[in-house]
Amino acid sequence: MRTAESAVETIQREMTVFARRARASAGRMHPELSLVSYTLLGHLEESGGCRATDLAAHYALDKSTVSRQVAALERAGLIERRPDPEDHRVQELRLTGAGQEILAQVTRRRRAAFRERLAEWPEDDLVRFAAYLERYNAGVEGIGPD
Amino acid sequence: MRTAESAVETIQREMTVFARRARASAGRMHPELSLVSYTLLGHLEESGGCRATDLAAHYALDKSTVSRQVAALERAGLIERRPDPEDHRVQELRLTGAGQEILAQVTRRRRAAFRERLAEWPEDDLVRFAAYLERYNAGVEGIGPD
DNA sequence: ACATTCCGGTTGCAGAGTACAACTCGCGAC
DNA sequence: GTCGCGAGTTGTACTCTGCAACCGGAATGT
Repeated sequence: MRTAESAVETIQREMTVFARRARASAGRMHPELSLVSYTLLGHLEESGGCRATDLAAHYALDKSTVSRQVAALERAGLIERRPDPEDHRVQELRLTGAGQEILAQVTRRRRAAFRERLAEWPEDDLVRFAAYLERYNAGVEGIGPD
Repeated sequence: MRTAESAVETIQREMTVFARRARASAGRMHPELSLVSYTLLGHLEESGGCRATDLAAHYALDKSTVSRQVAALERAGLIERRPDPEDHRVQELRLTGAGQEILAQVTRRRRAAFRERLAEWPEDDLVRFAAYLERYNAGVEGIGPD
């Protein structure tokens, strides 16, 4: 099936291009929040608070990396840790008000960039594209596991 | 237009997830070739040889970064430089045989991962997804300029 | 023809992100 | 109580990256 083959090829290539660009443009678009910090904050917002280990597992990062990122975010006042009264080993991480603020602001900026980029797209295409991406990322493992 | 709004939202979110995952999975899938090295080699193959400055411009990297990457790739024997007889400032970069070899090998591995991930997709969807991605990346600037 | 400016590339420096390994401390099982 | 395990931190080292300063060749203007 020639068409499917080359479509897969194209998908691979274009996803790779996008991934390679993303970090640089994130740096330019919101220097105050790296791509990783942004996704960590985002995860905290979604989950409403979780442990550092959860973040590490979820993002396939070493726990030391997460520990340092978390320390930086705390230093910046964007998150806070509260020790778990049950188990003194764990600490729950939560967004602070400032963290929610920054996150919302960066999200707005990113959203604006995406919206502009997609401005000319017919609604049908947007919906389908979104569905494809969700479906792709929902795949368990492969090019980019969680 | 509610649907389009939320579609854009989803696209932003999913593209971000993908981008964040890409590095880690690239490292796991082919430790011998970072994502950037891979795309640089890929570009050299596509273009059939180009200058370091072209790479820098194309990938929005600083020329010093490219210079170092190129040096490393040359040290590894994957590319070679040949001074331009016309202009002694420039040097054309070309894949060596070993470079083509490695590139092909990594591409095979990546392709297999993508293919597996997309195995269940109907051909129509693959084709449309590929087209959307191309269209997205073709946009001049925005979330991830070239 | 010479000076100035431009351009491709390299190098020094600094900072972020990351992993691995060794460590501390608290929890739970035996 | 001791032992192993899990959460998190810290030391170390390496890569990637950008900025700024620089070198040398090319192009341009006077």
